[in-house]
Amino acid sequence: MDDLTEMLKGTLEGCVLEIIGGEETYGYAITRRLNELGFADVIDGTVYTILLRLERNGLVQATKRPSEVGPPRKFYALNDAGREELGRFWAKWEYLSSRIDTLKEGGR
Amino acid sequence: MDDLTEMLKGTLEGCVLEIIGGEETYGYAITRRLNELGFADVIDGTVYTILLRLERNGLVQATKRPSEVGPPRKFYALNDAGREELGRFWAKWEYLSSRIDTLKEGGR
DNA sequence: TAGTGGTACTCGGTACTACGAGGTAGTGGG
DNA sequence: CCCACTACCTCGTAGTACCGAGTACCACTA
Repeated sequence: MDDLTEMLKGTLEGCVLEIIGGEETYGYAITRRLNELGFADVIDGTVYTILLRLERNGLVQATKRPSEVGPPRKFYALNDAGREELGRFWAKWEYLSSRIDTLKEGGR
Repeated sequence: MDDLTEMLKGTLEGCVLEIIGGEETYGYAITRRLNELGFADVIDGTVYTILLRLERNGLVQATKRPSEVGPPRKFYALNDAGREELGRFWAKWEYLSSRIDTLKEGGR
């Protein structure tokens, strides 16, 4: 697939929120998950940037826990604000994708 | 609807291409069309920057024609490169939206 | 014991895009 | 004459994903 970079703007953060909402997890695993899901070119640096932003904006709670196979992991969980933001994200996505599909179908 | 600015990045240009592909038209009318279609907060300045970019990148051909109700209009039509780019845009959109929907459905 | 590969996070800088605010101009009505 | 509507352009800003480099911990092997 071509470069999706620009199209991912504004949606990738929501995807990360959704993944965290599914289960408490950490950056490295989130990157792997995204790659599996078809976001093949998303790299770890991007994910960590998003995670720090989410933390700074008070949408997640982070907890550092030791790992048996490497350095400690920083686990993230959604808080109430994060769940609200996730809801807003999906509402925006629904809205946008319906508009785009309308346009594609001939836009009446 | 909340602010869609970030989510529009990478898709708005494709929407403009699609509109031009439907019929030869001009900036002011494209802005109105987008607003009607639900992209309510898109302003003319944004559309003009996109149109100039499309022209610079050789995806459209522009023709200035006089108007009877105001200043001359700059009409845009897709060329071959523009039609190819439009095809790539829809392919990317299909890809992205299917991935996002997969994630939303529980992401297996 | 030194090296390699996989795991895990952070930071500084870059490129691209949409937006905001302002300016220029033509037409016609009160 | 002033104002509204039409129509286009421009400069600066903010936000986001990406890139590159750095740091560090662990396990395995030569």
